[in-house]
Amino acid sequence: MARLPVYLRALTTLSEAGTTVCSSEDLAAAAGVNSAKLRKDLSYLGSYGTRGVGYDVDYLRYQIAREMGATRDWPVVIVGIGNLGHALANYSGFRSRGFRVVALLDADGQRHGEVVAGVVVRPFRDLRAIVREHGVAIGVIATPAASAQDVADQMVDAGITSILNFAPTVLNVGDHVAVSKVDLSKELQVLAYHEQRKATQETA
Amino acid sequence: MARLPVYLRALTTLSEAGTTVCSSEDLAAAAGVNSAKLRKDLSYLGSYGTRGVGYDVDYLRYQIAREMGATRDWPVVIVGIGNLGHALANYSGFRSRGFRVVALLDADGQRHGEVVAGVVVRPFRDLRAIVREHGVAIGVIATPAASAQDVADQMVDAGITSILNFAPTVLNVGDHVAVSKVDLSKELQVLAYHEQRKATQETA
DNA sequence: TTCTGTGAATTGTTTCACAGCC
DNA sequence: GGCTGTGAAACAATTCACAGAA
Repeated sequence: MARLPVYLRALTTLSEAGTTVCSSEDLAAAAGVNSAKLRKDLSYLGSYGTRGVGYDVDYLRYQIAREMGATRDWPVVIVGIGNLGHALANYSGFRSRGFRVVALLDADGQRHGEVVAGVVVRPFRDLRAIVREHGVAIGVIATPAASAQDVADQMVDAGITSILNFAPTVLNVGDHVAVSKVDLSKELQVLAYHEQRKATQETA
Repeated sequence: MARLPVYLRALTTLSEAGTTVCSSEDLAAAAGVNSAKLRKDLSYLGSYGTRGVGYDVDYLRYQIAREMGATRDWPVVIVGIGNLGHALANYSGFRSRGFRVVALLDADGQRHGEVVAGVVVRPFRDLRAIVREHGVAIGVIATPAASAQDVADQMVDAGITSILNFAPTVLNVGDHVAVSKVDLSKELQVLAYHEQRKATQETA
């Protein structure tokens, strides 16, 4: 379920604030959802709350983390070390959530040897060896759109089964490969769409 | 509708490839959706296709762009010029989709005066003046979680009505303000979740 | 009494399937 | 004949509302 990460983050915030027990109402407010939805979501994982009391913050946090696979460490490779690749390599949210960047790859020889966030940039052709060595299952694509499909093909070929794509293209991969797409400007366009609607409605 | 930006991008790709007319099937494939869904989505905008023929690529592209407010220029401010702020300021996808970064703001005096992507970094307290001067309606938050709510409050106060939030917090704002949230690690966590499920199902 | 867990009702979205136009 | 536009059907998500445990 796509909301589990949100709940996990909300629980971490509550825990850091010293809260040990919370109601579905409290947690829902912290996560920005409706409390009934939260309870239904959590009920799919099992019965981790206590009626009349609420949820034990740390216990629930552990259960969600386990369900999500966040209790183990996931090695990740990032391909394409431009502006975005730099930002991703430096992004502390990955490390703190159990993702370890084991390699930065770029096809451009100019970048090889550069050290970003303590990791050296290596040639893209090393992909297969790195995947094998570290048992990498997840790859991140931060290249321009033109190279994204090729990178994806080679990732799949090297044995990667989950891809996070930041390039503005639809990737074609086999059914056994999971692809998530993050489009930095899409969200901005949706906001502009709403602004536009506001503007045209005022005029009407 | 959240899929319009995707259609717009697919149409641009088709147009650049020299395609002048396409069927709903073609466009759906390029956008990565089902053709019936695409037709239903487009029918909400009006009847821009021709039965038995298909859609005129450039004409449809213009109509979608108009509906989305992408035919005009949107001035945008980015607050928080860390790694992510740098990447966003340099991101060419904003400019090419009608967004113009009119100011980069940071509370940290160390960064003031630094030039990123041709724009100078200014103090956060200049926000109000900049919003007024350029008629900014959309703000981007790329600060740490701790300062995000404060930045959002001041944005709203300065007259901004749409916020794109990259900080890992739920923002509380009035109903008249639209907030979109992009969480870089959430998608990665969802992928890890799927990997986790694959792994546990194999064991079972 | 409080607050979870969950059937039932509601609301929204996606897909089907075909009438109607080119 | 081919393809759009769109009711109707199927499906999925959300919310309501309350029984039942602590």
